[in-house]
Amino acid sequence: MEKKRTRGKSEMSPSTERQGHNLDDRVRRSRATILDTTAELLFERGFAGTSVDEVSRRSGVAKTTIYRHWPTRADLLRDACSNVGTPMEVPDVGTYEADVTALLMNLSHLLRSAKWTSVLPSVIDAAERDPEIARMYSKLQEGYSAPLRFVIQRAIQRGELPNTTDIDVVIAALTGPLFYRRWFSREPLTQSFVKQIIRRVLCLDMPKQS
Amino acid sequence: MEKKRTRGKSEMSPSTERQGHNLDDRVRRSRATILDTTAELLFERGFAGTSVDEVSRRSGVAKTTIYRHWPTRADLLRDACSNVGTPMEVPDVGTYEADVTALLMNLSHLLRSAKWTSVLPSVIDAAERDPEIARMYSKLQEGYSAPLRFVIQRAIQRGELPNTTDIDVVIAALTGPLFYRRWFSREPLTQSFVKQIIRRVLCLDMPKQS
DNA sequence: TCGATACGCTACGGTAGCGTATCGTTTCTG
DNA sequence: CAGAAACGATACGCTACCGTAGCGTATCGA
Repeated sequence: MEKKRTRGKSEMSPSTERQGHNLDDRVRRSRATILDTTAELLFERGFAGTSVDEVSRRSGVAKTTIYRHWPTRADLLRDACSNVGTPMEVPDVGTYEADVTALLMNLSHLLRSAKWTSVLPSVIDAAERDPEIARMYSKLQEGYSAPLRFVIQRAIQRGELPNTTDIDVVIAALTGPLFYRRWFSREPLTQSFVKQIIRRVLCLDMPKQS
Repeated sequence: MEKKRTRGKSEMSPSTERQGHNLDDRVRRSRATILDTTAELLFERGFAGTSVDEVSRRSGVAKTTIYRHWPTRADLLRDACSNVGTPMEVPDVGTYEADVTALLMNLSHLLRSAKWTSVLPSVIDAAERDPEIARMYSKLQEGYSAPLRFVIQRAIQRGELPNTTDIDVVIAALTGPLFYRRWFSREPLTQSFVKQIIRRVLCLDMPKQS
Protein backbone atom coordinates (compact mmCIF):
# COMPACT_ATOMS: atom_id res chain seq x y z
CA MET A 1 0.00 0.00 0.00
CA GLU A 2 1.22 3.45 0.80
CA LYS A 3 4.52 3.87 2.44
CA LYS A 4 5.31 7.48 2.72
CA ARG A 5 8.59 6.98 4.34
CA THR A 6 10.93 9.61 3.07
CA ARG A 7 14.42 8.35 2.97
CA GLY A 8 15.87 11.66 1.94
CA LYS A 9 17.06 13.64 4.87
CA SER A 10 16.79 11.94 8.16
CA GLU A 11 16.26 15.00 10.24
CA MET A 12 16.28 14.23 13.88
CA SER A 13 14.62 16.00 16.69
CA PRO A 14 16.70 17.77 19.28
CA SER A 15 15.47 15.50 22.02
CA THR A 16 16.94 12.41 20.44
CA GLU A 17 19.98 14.22 19.21
CA ARG A 18 22.00 13.87 22.33
CA GLN A 19 22.30 10.12 21.97
CA GLY A 20 22.44 10.36 18.22
CA HIS A 21 26.03 9.40 17.66
CA ASN A 22 25.65 6.19 19.60
CA LEU A 23 22.43 5.19 17.91
CA ASP A 24 21.75 2.83 15.13
CA ASP A 25 20.67 4.58 11.95
CA ARG A 26 17.53 2.52 11.85
CA VAL A 27 16.59 3.77 15.28
CA ARG A 28 17.09 7.37 14.32
CA ARG A 29 15.03 6.98 11.19
CA SER A 30 12.22 5.21 12.97
CA ARG A 31 12.04 7.72 15.75
CA ALA A 32 12.09 10.68 13.43
CA THR A 33 9.41 9.21 11.19
CA ILE A 34 7.20 8.35 14.13
CA LEU A 35 7.60 11.73 15.75
CA ASP A 36 6.91 13.57 12.52
CA THR A 37 3.78 11.59 11.82
CA THR A 38 2.60 11.99 15.39
CA ALA A 39 3.01 15.73 15.20
CA GLU A 40 1.18 15.79 11.90
CA LEU A 41 -1.73 13.90 13.39
CA LEU A 42 -1.72 16.10 16.45
CA PHE A 43 -2.07 19.15 14.27
CA GLU A 44 -4.97 17.62 12.41
CA ARG A 45 -6.91 15.91 15.17
CA GLY A 46 -5.61 17.19 18.44
CA PHE A 47 -4.55 15.26 21.46
CA ALA A 48 -7.53 13.00 21.95
CA GLY A 49 -7.84 12.17 18.27
CA THR A 50 -4.34 10.86 17.85
CA SER A 51 -3.96 7.11 18.27
CA VAL A 52 -0.97 4.84 18.07
CA ASP A 53 -2.68 2.69 15.47
CA GLU A 54 -3.21 5.67 13.22
CA VAL A 55 0.38 6.80 13.63
CA SER A 56 1.43 3.34 12.58
CA ARG A 57 -0.87 3.26 9.59
CA ARG A 58 0.08 6.65 8.29
CA SER A 59 3.78 6.46 8.93
CA GLY A 60 4.24 2.93 7.65
CA VAL A 61 6.12 2.05 10.81
CA ALA A 62 4.88 -1.06 12.56
CA LYS A 63 3.07 -0.52 15.81
CA THR A 64 5.51 -2.93 17.42
CA THR A 65 8.33 -0.59 16.57
CA ILE A 66 6.54 2.35 18.08
CA TYR A 67 6.15 0.52 21.35
CA ARG A 68 9.79 -0.44 21.24
CA HIS A 69 10.68 3.23 21.60
CA TRP A 70 7.89 4.64 23.72
CA PRO A 71 6.45 2.49 26.47
CA THR A 72 3.03 4.06 26.22
CA ARG A 73 0.89 6.33 24.09
CA ALA A 74 1.11 9.14 26.60
CA ASP A 75 4.89 9.11 26.40
CA LEU A 76 4.83 9.32 22.64
CA LEU A 77 2.40 12.21 22.62
CA ARG A 78 4.31 14.08 25.27
CA ASP A 79 7.51 13.64 23.34
CA ALA A 80 5.92 14.79 20.11
CA CYS A 81 4.39 17.83 21.77
CA SER A 82 7.58 18.90 23.42
CA ASN A 83 8.99 19.96 20.09
CA VAL A 84 6.08 21.91 18.66
CA GLY A 85 6.45 25.58 18.11
CA THR A 86 8.68 27.75 16.02
CA PRO A 87 11.81 29.18 17.57
CA MET A 88 11.84 32.92 17.16
CA GLU A 89 14.96 34.91 16.70
CA VAL A 90 15.74 37.94 18.78
CA PRO A 91 15.64 41.05 16.63
CA ASP A 92 17.96 43.94 17.21
CA VAL A 93 16.48 46.84 15.37
CA GLY A 94 17.81 49.44 17.73
CA THR A 95 14.94 50.57 19.90
CA TYR A 96 12.67 48.85 22.30
CA GLU A 97 9.57 49.74 20.35
CA ALA A 98 10.99 48.47 17.09
CA ASP A 99 12.14 45.25 18.70
CA VAL A 100 8.75 44.64 20.23
CA THR A 101 7.00 45.41 16.98
CA ALA A 102 9.18 42.99 15.07
CA LEU A 103 8.62 40.24 17.60
CA LEU A 104 4.86 40.67 17.86
CA MET A 105 4.42 40.88 14.12
CA ASN A 106 6.31 37.65 13.83
CA LEU A 107 4.21 36.08 16.56
CA SER A 108 0.94 37.18 15.03
CA HIS A 109 2.03 35.74 11.73
CA LEU A 110 2.76 32.44 13.39
CA LEU A 111 -0.55 32.45 15.22
CA ARG A 112 -2.29 32.99 11.91
CA SER A 113 -0.49 30.41 9.82
CA ALA A 114 1.58 27.93 11.79
CA LYS A 115 0.05 24.49 11.87
CA TRP A 116 1.09 23.74 15.41
CA THR A 117 -1.16 26.45 16.80
CA SER A 118 -4.14 24.17 16.31
CA VAL A 119 -2.81 21.71 18.84
CA LEU A 120 -1.95 24.12 21.61
CA PRO A 121 -5.42 24.11 23.20
CA SER A 122 -5.19 20.35 23.37
CA VAL A 123 -1.91 20.58 25.19
CA ILE A 124 -3.17 23.21 27.58
CA ASP A 125 -6.26 21.14 28.23
CA ALA A 126 -4.13 18.12 28.98
CA ALA A 127 -1.88 20.19 31.20
CA GLU A 128 -4.93 21.12 33.20
CA ARG A 129 -5.12 17.56 34.53
CA ASP A 130 -1.75 15.94 33.88
CA PRO A 131 1.11 17.40 35.90
CA GLU A 132 3.73 15.81 33.67
CA ILE A 133 2.29 17.51 30.63
CA ALA A 134 2.07 20.68 32.66
CA ARG A 135 5.80 20.49 33.25
CA MET A 136 6.50 19.84 29.59
CA TYR A 137 4.31 22.74 28.60
CA SER A 138 6.09 25.04 31.02
CA LYS A 139 9.30 24.48 29.13
CA LEU A 140 7.54 25.21 25.87
CA GLN A 141 6.11 28.39 27.30
CA GLU A 142 9.51 29.51 28.47
CA GLY A 143 10.80 29.11 24.96
CA TYR A 144 7.96 31.08 23.47
CA SER A 145 8.45 34.04 25.72
CA ALA A 146 12.23 34.00 25.90
CA PRO A 147 12.91 36.37 22.99
CA LEU A 148 10.47 38.95 24.25
CA ARG A 149 11.88 38.65 27.73
CA PHE A 150 15.35 39.25 26.38
CA VAL A 151 14.27 42.31 24.46
CA ILE A 152 12.61 43.80 27.52
CA GLN A 153 15.63 43.15 29.70
CA ARG A 154 17.87 44.78 27.15
CA ALA A 155 15.60 47.80 27.07
CA ILE A 156 15.88 48.08 30.82
CA GLN A 157 19.64 47.94 30.64
CA ARG A 158 19.62 50.56 27.93
CA GLY A 159 17.54 52.80 30.12
CA GLU A 160 14.56 52.73 27.80
CA LEU A 161 12.46 51.26 30.56
CA PRO A 162 12.53 51.90 34.30
CA ASN A 163 14.31 49.16 36.19
CA THR A 164 11.22 48.68 38.29
CA THR A 165 9.48 47.19 35.26
CA ASP A 166 7.78 43.90 35.94
CA ILE A 167 8.86 41.88 32.94
CA ASP A 168 6.24 39.17 33.26
CA VAL A 169 3.48 41.74 33.35
CA VAL A 170 4.75 43.34 30.17
CA ILE A 171 4.96 39.98 28.45
CA ALA A 172 1.41 39.17 29.45
CA ALA A 173 0.18 42.59 28.40
CA LEU A 174 1.76 42.29 24.97
CA THR A 175 1.26 38.66 24.00
CA GLY A 176 -1.91 37.99 25.95
CA PRO A 177 -4.15 39.96 23.60
CA LEU A 178 -2.76 38.11 20.57
CA PHE A 179 -3.39 34.73 22.13
CA TYR A 180 -6.80 35.92 23.21
CA ARG A 181 -7.62 36.93 19.70
CA ARG A 182 -6.45 33.67 18.22
CA TRP A 183 -8.25 31.25 20.52
CA PHE A 184 -10.72 32.96 22.77
CA SER A 185 -12.45 35.61 20.73
CA ARG A 186 -11.59 34.05 17.37
CA GLU A 187 -11.48 37.43 15.68
CA PRO A 188 -9.08 38.15 12.82
CA LEU A 189 -5.56 38.87 13.97
CA THR A 190 -4.64 41.82 11.81
CA GLN A 191 -1.50 43.91 11.72
CA SER A 192 -3.55 46.91 12.69
CA PHE A 193 -4.66 45.11 15.80
CA VAL A 194 -1.12 44.27 16.81
CA LYS A 195 -0.01 47.84 16.33
CA GLN A 196 -2.84 49.16 18.44
CA ILE A 197 -1.95 46.75 21.22
CA ILE A 198 1.65 47.88 21.14
CA ARG A 199 0.62 51.52 21.21
CA ARG A 200 -1.61 50.93 24.18
CA VAL A 201 0.77 48.85 26.22
CA LEU A 202 3.79 51.00 25.56
CA CYS A 203 1.61 54.10 25.97
CA LEU A 204 3.09 55.69 22.89
CA ASP A 205 0.41 58.19 22.06
CA MET A 206 -1.58 59.56 24.89
CA PRO A 207 -5.33 59.76 24.77
CA LYS A 208 -6.63 63.14 25.63
CA GLN A 209 -8.11 62.18 28.90
CA SER A 210 -6.85 64.54 31.55
CA MET B 1 -42.42 3.95 15.49
CA GLU B 2 -45.22 6.38 15.97
CA LYS B 3 -44.39 9.99 15.50
CA LYS B 4 -47.81 11.53 15.21
CA ARG B 5 -49.16 12.34 18.60
CA THR B 6 -52.33 13.41 20.21
CA ARG B 7 -50.63 16.47 21.57
CA GLY B 8 -48.39 18.92 19.86
CA LYS B 9 -45.42 18.13 22.05
CA SER B 10 -43.54 15.70 19.96
CA GLU B 11 -39.78 15.63 19.98
CA MET B 12 -38.25 18.87 21.10
CA SER B 13 -34.61 19.50 21.33
CA PRO B 14 -33.70 20.08 24.97
CA SER B 15 -31.90 23.24 24.02
CA THR B 16 -35.10 24.71 22.62
CA GLU B 17 -37.32 24.07 25.57
CA ARG B 18 -39.07 27.35 25.67
CA GLN B 19 -42.17 25.43 26.62
CA GLY B 20 -40.66 24.11 29.81
CA HIS B 21 -43.87 24.67 31.70
CA ASN B 22 -45.66 22.30 29.40
CA LEU B 23 -43.16 19.56 29.97
CA ASP B 24 -43.63 16.49 32.02
CA ASP B 25 -42.00 16.78 35.41
CA ARG B 26 -40.13 13.58 34.82
CA VAL B 27 -38.60 15.01 31.68
CA ARG B 28 -37.49 18.17 33.44
CA ARG B 29 -35.94 16.24 36.26
CA SER B 30 -34.13 13.83 33.97
CA ARG B 31 -32.73 16.54 31.77
CA ALA B 32 -31.58 18.64 34.67
CA THR B 33 -29.91 15.70 36.38
CA ILE B 34 -28.21 14.61 33.20
CA LEU B 35 -26.99 18.09 32.35
CA ASP B 36 -25.69 18.68 35.86
CA THR B 37 -23.78 15.43 35.94
CA THR B 38 -22.41 16.02 32.47
CA ALA B 39 -21.13 19.43 33.46
CA GLU B 40 -19.60 17.98 36.59
CA LEU B 41 -17.78 15.35 34.59
CA LEU B 42 -16.66 17.92 32.05
CA PHE B 43 -15.09 19.98 34.80
CA GLU B 44 -13.26 16.96 36.14
CA ARG B 45 -12.16 15.19 32.99
CA GLY B 46 -12.61 17.56 30.12
CA PHE B 47 -14.29 16.98 26.85
CA ALA B 48 -12.61 13.80 25.73
CA GLY B 49 -12.85 12.15 29.12
CA THR B 50 -16.60 12.46 29.45
CA SER B 51 -18.57 9.45 28.27
CA VAL B 52 -22.27 8.77 28.15
CA ASP B 53 -21.81 5.59 30.15
CA GLU B 54 -20.12 7.47 32.93
CA VAL B 55 -22.80 10.13 32.97
CA SER B 56 -25.34 7.36 33.31
CA ARG B 57 -23.45 5.64 36.10
CA ARG B 58 -22.84 8.74 38.14
CA SER B 59 -26.23 10.34 37.67
CA GLY B 60 -28.22 7.18 38.18
CA VAL B 61 -30.17 7.93 35.03
CA ALA B 62 -30.37 5.05 32.60
CA LYS B 63 -28.36 5.40 29.44
CA THR B 64 -31.52 4.75 27.48
CA THR B 65 -33.08 7.83 28.97
CA ILE B 66 -30.09 9.94 28.03
CA TYR B 67 -30.39 8.88 24.43
CA ARG B 68 -34.11 9.61 24.53
CA HIS B 69 -33.26 13.27 25.02
CA TRP B 70 -30.04 13.72 23.09
CA PRO B 71 -29.57 11.83 19.86
CA THR B 72 -25.82 11.59 20.26
CA ARG B 73 -23.03 12.15 22.71
CA ALA B 74 -21.83 15.22 20.86
CA ASP B 75 -25.23 16.84 21.24
CA LEU B 76 -25.25 16.21 24.96
CA LEU B 77 -21.79 17.63 25.46
CA ARG B 78 -22.53 20.66 23.35
CA ASP B 79 -25.68 21.29 25.29
CA ALA B 80 -23.92 20.93 28.62
CA CYS B 81 -21.13 23.23 27.54
CA SER B 82 -23.42 25.93 26.30
CA ASN B 83 -24.34 26.81 29.86
CA VAL B 84 -20.94 26.94 31.49
CA GLY B 85 -19.65 30.21 32.75
CA THR B 86 -20.75 32.71 35.33
CA PRO B 87 -22.83 35.65 34.25
CA MET B 88 -21.19 38.86 35.37
CA GLU B 89 -23.08 41.91 36.42
CA VAL B 90 -22.39 45.29 34.95
CA PRO B 91 -21.02 47.56 37.62
CA ASP B 92 -21.82 51.24 37.73
CA VAL B 93 -19.28 52.76 40.01
CA GLY B 94 -19.21 56.08 38.28
CA THR B 95 -16.06 56.23 36.23
CA TYR B 96 -14.68 54.16 33.42
CA GLU B 97 -11.60 53.21 35.36
CA ALA B 98 -13.57 52.10 38.38
CA ASP B 99 -15.96 50.08 36.24
CA VAL B 100 -13.13 48.34 34.46
CA THR B 101 -11.37 47.63 37.71
CA ALA B 102 -14.48 46.09 39.21
CA LEU B 103 -15.07 43.92 36.18
CA LEU B 104 -11.52 42.68 35.83
CA MET B 105 -11.19 41.96 39.53
CA ASN B 106 -14.33 39.91 39.27
CA LEU B 107 -13.04 38.12 36.19
CA SER B 108 -9.69 37.35 37.76
CA HIS B 109 -11.46 35.93 40.76
CA LEU B 110 -13.51 33.67 38.52
CA LEU B 111 -10.45 32.56 36.60
CA ARG B 112 -8.81 31.63 39.86
CA SER B 113 -11.66 29.75 41.48
CA ALA B 114 -14.52 28.85 39.18
CA LYS B 115 -14.67 25.19 38.35
CA TRP B 116 -15.77 25.68 34.78
CA THR B 117 -12.50 27.31 33.84
CA SER B 118 -10.89 23.91 33.73
CA VAL B 119 -13.06 22.84 30.83
CA LEU B 120 -12.63 25.89 28.65
CA PRO B 121 -9.46 24.67 26.92
CA SER B 122 -11.33 21.52 26.00
CA VAL B 123 -14.09 23.54 24.43
CA ILE B 124 -11.67 25.74 22.56
CA ASP B 125 -9.80 22.70 21.38
CA ALA B 126 -13.00 21.16 20.12
CA ALA B 127 -14.01 24.42 18.47
CA GLU B 128 -10.76 24.26 16.54
CA ARG B 129 -12.12 21.35 14.52
CA ASP B 130 -15.88 21.31 14.99
CA PRO B 131 -17.71 24.25 13.45
CA GLU B 132 -20.85 23.59 15.44
CA ILE B 133 -18.94 23.82 18.69
CA ALA B 134 -17.24 26.88 17.34
CA ARG B 135 -20.63 28.50 16.90
CA MET B 136 -21.72 27.50 20.38
CA TYR B 137 -18.52 28.87 21.82
CA SER B 138 -18.97 32.13 19.99
CA LYS B 139 -22.19 32.70 21.88
CA LEU B 140 -20.42 31.90 25.14
CA GLN B 141 -17.67 34.32 24.30
CA GLU B 142 -20.17 37.05 23.52
CA GLY B 143 -21.66 36.58 26.94
CA TYR B 144 -18.30 36.75 28.65
CA SER B 145 -17.32 40.00 27.03
CA ALA B 146 -20.72 41.68 27.03
CA PRO B 147 -20.40 43.49 30.37
CA LEU B 148 -17.02 44.91 29.52
CA ARG B 149 -18.27 45.93 26.09
CA PHE B 150 -21.16 47.74 27.70
CA VAL B 151 -18.91 49.58 30.12
CA ILE B 152 -16.64 50.73 27.33
CA GLN B 153 -19.54 51.91 25.21
CA ARG B 154 -20.93 53.84 28.12
CA ALA B 155 -17.56 55.47 28.67
CA ILE B 156 -17.52 56.56 25.05
CA GLN B 157 -20.97 58.06 25.39
CA ARG B 158 -19.90 59.83 28.52
CA GLY B 159 -16.95 61.29 26.70
CA GLU B 160 -14.42 59.47 28.85
CA LEU B 161 -13.06 57.76 25.76
CA PRO B 162 -12.66 59.09 22.23
CA ASN B 163 -15.38 57.85 19.93
CA THR B 164 -12.73 56.45 17.64
CA THR B 165 -11.98 53.81 20.24
CA ASP B 166 -11.88 50.29 18.86
CA ILE B 167 -13.88 48.43 21.47
CA ASP B 168 -12.72 44.96 20.52
CA VAL B 169 -9.12 46.02 20.80
CA VAL B 170 -9.68 47.35 24.28
CA ILE B 171 -11.45 44.17 25.32
CA ALA B 172 -8.57 42.09 24.02
CA ALA B 173 -6.01 44.33 25.66
CA LEU B 174 -7.72 44.11 29.03
CA THR B 175 -8.90 40.53 29.27
CA GLY B 176 -6.29 38.89 27.07
CA PRO B 177 -3.52 39.18 29.67
CA LEU B 178 -5.73 37.61 32.34
CA PHE B 179 -6.60 34.66 30.13
CA TYR B 180 -2.95 34.39 29.15
CA ARG B 181 -1.93 34.24 32.76
CA ARG B 182 -4.51 31.61 33.63
CA TRP B 183 -3.87 29.14 30.83
CA PHE B 184 -0.79 29.97 28.83
CA SER B 185 1.83 31.14 31.27
CA ARG B 186 0.21 29.51 34.29
CA GLU B 187 1.55 32.17 36.59
CA PRO B 188 -0.40 33.33 39.65
CA LEU B 189 -3.19 35.75 38.83
CA THR B 190 -2.79 38.33 41.55
CA GLN B 191 -4.68 41.54 42.18
CA SER B 192 -1.47 43.45 41.71
CA PHE B 193 -1.13 41.96 38.26
CA VAL B 194 -4.63 43.00 37.27
CA LYS B 195 -4.06 46.53 38.48
CA GLN B 196 -0.84 46.83 36.54
CA ILE B 197 -2.59 45.66 33.38
CA ILE B 198 -5.31 48.23 33.83
CA ARG B 199 -2.79 50.98 34.42
CA ARG B 200 -0.90 50.05 31.30
CA VAL B 201 -3.86 49.66 29.00
CA LEU B 202 -5.65 52.77 30.19
CA CYS B 203 -2.33 54.65 30.23
CA LEU B 204 -3.11 56.08 33.63
CA ASP B 205 0.27 57.05 34.97
CA MET B 206 2.95 56.98 32.49
CA PRO B 207 6.52 57.52 32.01
CA LYS B 208 5.85 58.61 28.54
CA GLN B 209 9.00 57.67 26.84
CA SER B 210 11.25 60.03 24.94
C1' DT C 1 -59.26 5.22 37.00
C1' DC C 2 -56.92 4.61 32.66
C1' DG C 3 -54.32 5.47 28.77
C1' DA C 4 -50.17 7.65 27.33
C1' DT C 5 -45.69 8.65 28.28
C1' DA C 6 -41.35 8.37 30.49
C1' DC C 7 -38.22 5.60 32.74
C1' DG C 8 -35.14 1.53 34.33
C1' DC C 9 -32.85 -2.63 33.31
C1' DT C 10 -30.43 -5.86 30.70
C1' DA C 11 -28.43 -7.25 26.89
C1' DC C 12 -26.36 -6.76 22.55
C1' DG C 13 -23.65 -5.59 18.16
C1' DG C 14 -20.11 -3.00 16.55
C1' DT C 15 -16.00 -0.23 16.67
C1' DA C 16 -11.75 1.65 18.15
C1' DG C 17 -8.00 1.73 20.72
C1' DC C 18 -4.06 -0.02 23.91
C1' DG C 19 -0.48 -2.92 24.61
C1' DT C 20 1.60 -7.80 23.99
C1' DA C 21 3.25 -12.02 21.71
C1' DT C 22 5.22 -14.59 18.03
C1' DC C 23 8.04 -15.22 14.31
C1' DG C 24 10.25 -14.31 10.08
C1' DT C 25 13.09 -10.69 7.67
C1' DT C 26 16.14 -6.87 7.10
C1' DT C 27 20.00 -4.16 8.39
C1' DC C 28 23.83 -2.71 11.01
C1' DT C 29 28.39 -3.91 13.15
C1' DG C 30 32.65 -6.12 14.10
C1' DC D 1 30.60 -13.37 6.88
C1' DA D 2 28.25 -14.16 11.30
C1' DG D 3 25.93 -12.62 15.24
C1' DA D 4 23.17 -9.05 17.14
C1' DA D 5 19.94 -5.68 16.94
C1' DA D 6 16.07 -3.55 14.86
C1' DC D 7 12.13 -3.93 12.11
C1' DG D 8 7.63 -5.74 9.81
C1' DA D 9 3.51 -8.44 9.76
C1' DT D 10 -0.09 -10.60 11.93
C1' DA D 11 -2.77 -11.91 15.37
C1' DC D 12 -4.62 -11.58 19.83
C1' DG D 13 -6.83 -10.31 24.48
C1' DC D 14 -8.76 -6.73 26.78
C1' DT D 15 -11.27 -2.64 27.73
C1' DA D 16 -14.14 1.28 26.94
C1' DC D 17 -17.42 3.29 24.54
C1' DC D 18 -21.41 4.29 21.27
C1' DG D 19 -25.94 3.63 20.17
C1' DT D 20 -30.09 0.33 19.91
C1' DA D 21 -33.71 -3.19 21.17
C1' DG D 22 -36.98 -5.40 24.01
C1' DC D 23 -39.74 -5.42 27.83
C1' DG D 24 -41.48 -4.57 32.26
C1' DT D 25 -42.43 -0.76 35.66
C1' DA D 26 -43.45 3.80 37.40
C1' DT D 27 -45.53 8.18 36.86
C1' DC D 28 -48.12 11.86 34.89
C1' DG D 29 -52.40 14.00 33.26
C1' DA D 30 -57.15 14.00 32.29
